[in-house]
Amino acid sequence: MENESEVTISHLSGFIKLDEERREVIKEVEDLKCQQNRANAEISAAKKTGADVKAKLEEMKAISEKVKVLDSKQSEIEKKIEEVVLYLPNICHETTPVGASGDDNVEIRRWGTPAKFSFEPLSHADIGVKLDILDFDRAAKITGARFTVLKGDAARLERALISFMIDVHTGENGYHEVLPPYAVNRDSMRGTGQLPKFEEDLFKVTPSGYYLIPTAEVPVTNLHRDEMLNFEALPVKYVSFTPCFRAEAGSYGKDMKGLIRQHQFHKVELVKFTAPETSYEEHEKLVADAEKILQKLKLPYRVMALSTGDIGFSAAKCYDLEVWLPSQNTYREISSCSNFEDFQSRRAQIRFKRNPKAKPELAHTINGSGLAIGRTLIAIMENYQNEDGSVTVPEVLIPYMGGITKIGAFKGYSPQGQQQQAQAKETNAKAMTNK
RNA sequence: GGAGAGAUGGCUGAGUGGCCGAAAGCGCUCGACUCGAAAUCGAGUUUCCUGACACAAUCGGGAACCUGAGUUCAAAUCUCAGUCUCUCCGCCA
Repeated sequence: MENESEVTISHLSGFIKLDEERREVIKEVEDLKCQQNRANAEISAAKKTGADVKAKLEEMKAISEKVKVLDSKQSEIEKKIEEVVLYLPNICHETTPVGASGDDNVEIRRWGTPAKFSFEPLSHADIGVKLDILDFDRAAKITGARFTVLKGDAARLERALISFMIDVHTGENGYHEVLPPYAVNRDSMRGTGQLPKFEEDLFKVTPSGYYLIPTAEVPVTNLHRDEMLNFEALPVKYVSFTPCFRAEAGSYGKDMKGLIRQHQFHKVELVKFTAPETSYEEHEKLVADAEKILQKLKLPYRVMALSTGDIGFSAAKCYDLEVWLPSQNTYREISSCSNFEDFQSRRAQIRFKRNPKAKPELAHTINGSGLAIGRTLIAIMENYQNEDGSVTVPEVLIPYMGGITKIGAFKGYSPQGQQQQAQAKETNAKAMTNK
């Protein structure tokens, strides 16, 4: 944190100097261009009368040279300014708690009570392997670490969650569904703030140079990049299901087991474009919309306000929803809901006019997970697990699961009997501890 | 993958070196007419940067006709490169 703020301060002092330089150059070059424009009128008038313009042309040639030099000087300065500006984080809202790290996040509220188990609850990874519905080994074989194959009822539950969440947000919460491309260009990544600073977190696709989206926020927010929104239409509300791809650079060793931290996961995302005066109200509503999913699934959670030390680069204010995970005996992030104010809008030029004659204003953008699918799957597996190793299907999902009420073992082909292997491993482990 | 056509304001679309921020039409805003509306008539209608000003209003200057570079005293217009769109052929979920 300290290093980061030092960098920022040195950036800022340089920025002021650059800004002054830029204005000076502009004044100089525009005076010359003004002369050029006047001369243009003279020359074209003189040509009609047949007057001699040789001397004038010579004079203008010299000015033209000067203009060229100054023009390139100006664009050089502007490039430097852009570099500084693009690396500056957003300014936090006054209600964002001040702190140094995630330890300073403030709990806002809790919902639900964690269930007490009459047995030792397993982790979702253990449950998944036992039922042979989460296949980590084969995912590692076909791709690598941090990928997972979902099988049988896990795959179906994943699908059920996607449909369920979208249905709630479109049907009850008034969002409009969009399904965007999963790869975007550089301009889009810059618009929402992933680039240029977080290049190493992204998967880049060759040869196009496109980037795989780390969240639907990127394509959906950029839907209205360089656009003038209709004031009457605000707030514009979208819900979007997409896969998300994250390189997870610098997170080696963290959450290696299970589905918590993956290179590829699914997410249903909520995105809003609002007028500045209503953005905080709309932010609260968006959080409530995301919470509703957890409530319908009857999963205990808490709402955390992220401190200035933990909040993301682009956000002014951010709430995390954290769901209860029995195996970890703690709450883990399942949704992140941020108000970016005009940070993204400024980069992406997302504007609106209050009336046809009014000046354009920057919109505010807000988004949040509603929810991360993989982590919801985890929470269901862990919170709804039974002693016999099965998992009860939450009531609201039963229609989406073809009427089944319990998730059981994968009944498909499994040549090496992963389930048996897992059991063998477990008995061995027990035998070892008994000795 | 091969061949061709194109990219101009909110939209349609003219413009092939200066008099073009850009014709015309549509749309939109305001006004007249009308009891009201339609029709008609009149006026207006892009954005960004910069300067003057305490701010706003306003006024001055500059820039922008897909993007970038070049030719030229001067580029929407000419040259080169790129991006995107469309049509035809091939291939394909």
